[in-house]
Amino acid sequence: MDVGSSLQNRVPRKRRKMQRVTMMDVAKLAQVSPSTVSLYLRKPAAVSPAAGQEIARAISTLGYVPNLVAGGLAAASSKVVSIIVPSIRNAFFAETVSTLQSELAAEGLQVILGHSEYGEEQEEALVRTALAWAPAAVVLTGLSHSAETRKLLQASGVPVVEMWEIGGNPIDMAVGFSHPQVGASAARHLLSKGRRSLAFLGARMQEDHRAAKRANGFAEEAKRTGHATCEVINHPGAATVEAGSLLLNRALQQVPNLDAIACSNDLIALGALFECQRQGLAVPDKIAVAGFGDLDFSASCIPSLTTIRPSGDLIGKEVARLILAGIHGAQPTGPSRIIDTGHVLVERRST
Amino acid sequence: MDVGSSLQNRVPRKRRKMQRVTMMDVAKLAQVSPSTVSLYLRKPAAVSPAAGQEIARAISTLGYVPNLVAGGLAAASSKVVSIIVPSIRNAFFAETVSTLQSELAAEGLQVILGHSEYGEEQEEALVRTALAWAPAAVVLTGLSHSAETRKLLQASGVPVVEMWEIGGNPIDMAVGFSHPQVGASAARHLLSKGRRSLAFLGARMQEDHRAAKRANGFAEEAKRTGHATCEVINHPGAATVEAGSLLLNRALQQVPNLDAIACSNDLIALGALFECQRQGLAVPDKIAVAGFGDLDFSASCIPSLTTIRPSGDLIGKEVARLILAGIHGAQPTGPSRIIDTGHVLVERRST
DNA sequence: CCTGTTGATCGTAGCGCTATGATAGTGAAA
DNA sequence: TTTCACTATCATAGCGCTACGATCAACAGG
Repeated sequence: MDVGSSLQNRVPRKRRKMQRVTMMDVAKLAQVSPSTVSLYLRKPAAVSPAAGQEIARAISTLGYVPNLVAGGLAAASSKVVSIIVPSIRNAFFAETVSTLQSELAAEGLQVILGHSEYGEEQEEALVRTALAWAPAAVVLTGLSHSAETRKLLQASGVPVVEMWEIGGNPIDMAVGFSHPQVGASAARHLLSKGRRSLAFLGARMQEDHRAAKRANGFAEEAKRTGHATCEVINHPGAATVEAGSLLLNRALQQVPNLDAIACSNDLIALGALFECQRQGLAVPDKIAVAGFGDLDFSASCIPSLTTIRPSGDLIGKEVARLILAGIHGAQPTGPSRIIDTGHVLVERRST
Repeated sequence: MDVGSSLQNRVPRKRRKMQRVTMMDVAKLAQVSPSTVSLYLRKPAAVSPAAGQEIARAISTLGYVPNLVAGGLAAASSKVVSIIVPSIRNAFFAETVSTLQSELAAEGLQVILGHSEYGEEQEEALVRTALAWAPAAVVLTGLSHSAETRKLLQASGVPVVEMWEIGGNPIDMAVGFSHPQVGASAARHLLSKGRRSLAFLGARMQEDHRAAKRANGFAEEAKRTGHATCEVINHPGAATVEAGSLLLNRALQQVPNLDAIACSNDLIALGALFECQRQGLAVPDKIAVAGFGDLDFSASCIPSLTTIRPSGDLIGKEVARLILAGIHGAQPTGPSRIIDTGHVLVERRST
């Protein structure tokens, strides 16, 4: 043997001997090989009923919980979907994430959540760590991303779904609606009510590209018709009720004879509504108010709010559908990779 | 070619030869061993500056992204924290999850999100899959869980934080406030304003134990003082503005001379406020309205809403602090494992 | 010159599972 | 009988990384 450094004697230095129940334990108890247990867990139909019963019994008596980390490593793709939204505090995204989570959980997929806070660098960092999980899919919000983000995702080969916006060039798949069209719908509605001095009230539009696109669509449609004026007013902070009050006041200052406003968010519209009430401006007689989002309170406030419903639920469902279809083999190509969930204008008392 | 069983020739059947960049590739390029790269990634200070620079250069030229799945398997604990809330659509939890996610992300931890929808069985299933990820910690909402859930968590040895409620017996750690005390605060406030015919309007209290506890605290405080009546009214559906309108009407029917209401949620309070306005009931002259949550609109509505602020932000921060302290070694024991974030009554115009 | 100490680096055995063939076992077709 | 096709089961090589202990170089103290 080896003289000199005589300590070659390999002590099998065991690491923390976790007493975790493994698939091996289940296999032993069920008198089958680990492979069969694994197979049973993945495709129960592929093992004989007898063996299946034994395995099921063993699993329950041992209280076995499969280790998804190990599974993910071996399978080179883990059962997680990474979702990146600007902010979960935003009711729009909360709705979509909620639906998406439920749909994916039903298929055994976990959701990893990240917030970009409307920052492309933050988003890039999130995408980077997301990819470190070898996820089954990555879901992003909107179509605007840093070049590096696009590169990372494309190179990874992971399915990508961009949601809440269509009308651009998606990395892979997209589910959403056209924001300029939403703006245009709002403008057409207000014009159809005979309004001519319009303002669009938005928040954080320097970062929130989708809100900015709604504003553009609104302004362009207003101008296209020729005989209306339109001012776009931005609040640099978040879209809140408070911001709505401030924005309404600024609109009243800047736009003579203001007779209609459209807001990038129902919260802003609600703030505007309150401010009108405070100032004794009759809605809709003096000023018509339209919102976006159809949030919880929009049908119940006074007056009830005309708004545009983007159906965050539907977006969540469709995103889930695309992801699951991809996992189950059927890879759609062509236009079916872009889904337009549309928008609905809900006319109520405020216009 | 293969005659008979002459094919014993062990072809090293390689699996999908993923061309993923691995730590090995980085090590080769940087002329160090994989161990050193791993060490550098985990504790940069432990490798020499020269080697560190080489490694950093190699990482960036190769565009290496560490595989967290492999890391999690090897380390027997992954860098994820599983958070289970009743619903992310609820602004309270959205706020906490948002803060928590940001705090944890800053330390390289990912957040896996699950929704129990106020169901104990659902929660149990979520906990089960959560544990399958060998998470660094599990965060639950409230102190009420199935016996099996408690058992699973206790057996796993994973740090557990229960949030948004204290006053019971936590599995491990808890961050939140006392809901009965919130109810009592609201009652005392209304009583101090001379109100004597009270009602508590809540939603989904058969499932939302915390709302039910606020209701109890309110009713008991009201009765304790002797000279006030109190009715608790429940809406079986979700807490929405719409529900607030319905509940107010039921309260008006059931409680003669109703002069004050407390709501389990600001959305309900807002609905009640709107309904009062519709019916021409002056707030606070005829009816005082108090809410819970201090949501976005509460300071801006008409009249501005007296409410109780639970500070979901603070809860998120404290939960993050506990988790990070646990990871960084310092295991607090005793009372420091239960943190009371308190509540603040914000008096405004509605009472 | 030896010993001990310290700091940096390395070699390698797993972590628990899945994917890939291989291997038995069965019956039908030739 | 032999051959082939098909099913059920198994053995085992990784997946990419971390943790453990070993190793090595440099240097101080005796």
